[in-house]
Amino acid sequence: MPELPEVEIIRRGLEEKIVGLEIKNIEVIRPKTFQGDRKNLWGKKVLNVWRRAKMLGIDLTSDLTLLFHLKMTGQLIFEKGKEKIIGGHPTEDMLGPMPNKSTVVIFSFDDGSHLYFNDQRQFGWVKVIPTSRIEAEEKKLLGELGPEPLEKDFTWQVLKDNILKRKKTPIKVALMDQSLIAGIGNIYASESLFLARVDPRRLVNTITDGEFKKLHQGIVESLQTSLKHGGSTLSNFVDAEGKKGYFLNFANVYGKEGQACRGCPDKVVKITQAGRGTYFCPFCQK
DNA sequence: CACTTGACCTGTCCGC
DNA sequence: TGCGGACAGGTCAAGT
Repeated sequence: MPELPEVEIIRRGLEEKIVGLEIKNIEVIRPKTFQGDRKNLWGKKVLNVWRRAKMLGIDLTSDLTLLFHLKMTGQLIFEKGKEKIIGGHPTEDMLGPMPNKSTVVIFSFDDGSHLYFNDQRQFGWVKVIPTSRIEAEEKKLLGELGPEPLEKDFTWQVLKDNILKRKKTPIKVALMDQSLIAGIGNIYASESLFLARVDPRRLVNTITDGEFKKLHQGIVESLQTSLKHGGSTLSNFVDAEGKKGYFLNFANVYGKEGQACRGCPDKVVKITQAGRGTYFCPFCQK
């Protein structure tokens, strides 16, 4: 799915476009995706758009919040006339006419605009929850979540303390554990470990303080670099002047199996950890 | 308890 | 061209 930067890009785009709009109707194409009573949403206005970990929340009037998780292949596409704001799993057809065959829910607003929730693999969901309960029941409603890595309180010591809640887990697997740090997925786990020059197979209890400091920098740097370039997906696509998210062009190791490493003459290697692909340079990352 | 694997789904790509 | 299998930016539940 979209990881932290991609969801954040979507959040920013939506915030700019849908705050103040009134929901006219919701068309649920795939019932399993939508949890709640859509009739409760008729006539409600959008108050704000927020993100926590990889989840996106749209607060509405009447103490209602739409909570989204895009999982692996979710896309949110806002369309008003010729204008499009796009984000999520990158596919060519997201540039084409909406809805398409992967559209699972359609939100219609009072000004004639639409928000399309597309999801090829259909793992994603959106649920209606009471806004007022989110703070008190975050664990129950959003799940156990570690700190936001781009917030000020995320220091290298916090990273270390949280990672060390695990004992014999490979560092790459721990980085993707949302209860330890929120928002890092398969791309940014590999990328931040490369920036820190740490081997993804290292067990968490072997990482030194110096390495935790570099890893902290690597996490922040990889996420911010991606945000700067619009995420690793399409974003802010307006009419025919499409602007893609180019992050993967800047990636050092992710998806670069067999290609030359940027830091040495060696080649990037791909291995499997906890069922997921991990990319790294065995020479640079010790 | 801590960690790994399978399941949820559809689509695409790669080798035979 | 067809087909099988592996794999895909995530997260649960079940299994070891």
